[in-house]
Amino acid sequence: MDWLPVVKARRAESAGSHVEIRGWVRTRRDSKGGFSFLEINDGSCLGNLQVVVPASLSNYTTDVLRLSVGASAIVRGELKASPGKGQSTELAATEVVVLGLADPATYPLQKKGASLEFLRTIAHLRPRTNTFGAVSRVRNQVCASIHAFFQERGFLYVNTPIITASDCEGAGQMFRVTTLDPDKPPRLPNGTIDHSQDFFGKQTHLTVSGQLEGETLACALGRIYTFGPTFRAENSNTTRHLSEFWMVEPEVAFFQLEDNMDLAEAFLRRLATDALNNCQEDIDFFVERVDPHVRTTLTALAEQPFARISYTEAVAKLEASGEAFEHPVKWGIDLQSEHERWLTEKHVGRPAIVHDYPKEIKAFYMRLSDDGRTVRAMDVLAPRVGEIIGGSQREERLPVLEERMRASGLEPEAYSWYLDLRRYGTVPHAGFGLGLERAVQMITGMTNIRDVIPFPRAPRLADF
RNA sequence: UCCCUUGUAGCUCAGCGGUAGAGCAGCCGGCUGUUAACCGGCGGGUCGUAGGUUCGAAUCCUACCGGGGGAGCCA
Repeated sequence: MDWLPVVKARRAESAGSHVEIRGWVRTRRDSKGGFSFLEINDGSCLGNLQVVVPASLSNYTTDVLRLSVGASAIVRGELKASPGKGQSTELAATEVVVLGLADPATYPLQKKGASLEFLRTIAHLRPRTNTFGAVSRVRNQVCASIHAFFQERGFLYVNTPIITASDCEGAGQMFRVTTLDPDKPPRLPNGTIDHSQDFFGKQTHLTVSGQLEGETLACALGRIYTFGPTFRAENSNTTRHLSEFWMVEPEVAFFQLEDNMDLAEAFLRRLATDALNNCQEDIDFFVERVDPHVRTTLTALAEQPFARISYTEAVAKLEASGEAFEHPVKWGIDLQSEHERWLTEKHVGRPAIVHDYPKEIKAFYMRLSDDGRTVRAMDVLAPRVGEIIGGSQREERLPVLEERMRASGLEPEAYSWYLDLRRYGTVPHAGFGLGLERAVQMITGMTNIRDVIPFPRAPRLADF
């Protein structure tokens, strides 16, 4: 007798086979007509398998009638075409083995929906809900698509370090990594902490980006991508920030900004297309329960070209919009959330790539344009989610890069290995970073980023 | 970190100055090829915590703690 996942057992063509199902009870409905209905879910799909259990089973009263939401069981029997509505097959049980009961008086999940806020407090049981199951399957699809997309294009998957000694990677606050005793760290004569006695003999942190290391690999292997955990110690309390998140960072030698934009657009389009094709049932669920526009948005993402607009044009459009923005628009300012939202949601109504930003508001490594005022940066803005990709063509000219570092208050000496890439065989290159969780938000319509990762890490939040 | 908002039964919420409520869940009974099943009954709360105002506080005020939303930072 084959152990069949529910996703296969639910297909009409499986009717007639004798199978075994292993999973968790979602509901039980008793009929005095001499049987009970169980719905079993095993995570293989959103839908449950309806099991018809006859009261004639020897353990019907002792075991089956004690099954409640959350209990685990193995059921064997014959799959039949279902006469009822809502499913094409059902399992006529000949044997039910209870593995673990779930006391309904204390089990926190029930048939009726719980709020996302409450589910966050029970992150260990949250995967058993429809919503989180659907999110998990879509997240898995997105990860699979990421690898497929880059592998098909000849990109090498490379791994950059999680613990880094780069003192300042330029992207905000970092988490310190140390084995020193915080109560009595070794000190130098002048009273400051002696980091030479720390585990790595120097100060180290969790990475905020694999980009700089990624560039070294791209400047040898051509096209690479990293995909791993990333850490930001910013005190951000929003629906789109995490302290620990997953980031995809492709980096390509001989690419210019236009190539980079083409890549980013094809990449996001692929994520949308694969989700639409391979997660239909889950997307249906999001349309019904989370955001009725999810499918429309995804289809537009998959089919329509993104709008491309330079920062300078964007500012002109914003100034001419007649909107009363809380933060006034002026060339040189960083675009605020309200501006990005107006651009994507009202002005173009789809994802937009804003490119060529003023150098003052962007990082030192972005390539300076001939105008001397802007750098070859790009942000991909998605409706609702905001910035989903940030990237640039990198500054490959040594003197220009050194000058930009000094202007940013950085010591070029501290980045000697990074500068070596420009010193020896420099090439133009470009890359970007995609926040995995933001991509999953965009695809599922989930509004809070803490609901698209199993165990969210955020300020004051490191439970489980 | 700032602004707004919120904390009442296991869950979702109502009550907003006069003796704590509903739906769901749970327990008991009934009914049923059911599918967020249905019908009847029962149990269940130091109203986030600590102060204050008042004859009287879940309700008004203050502080603290937790949740949510928005802003900044960014992916």
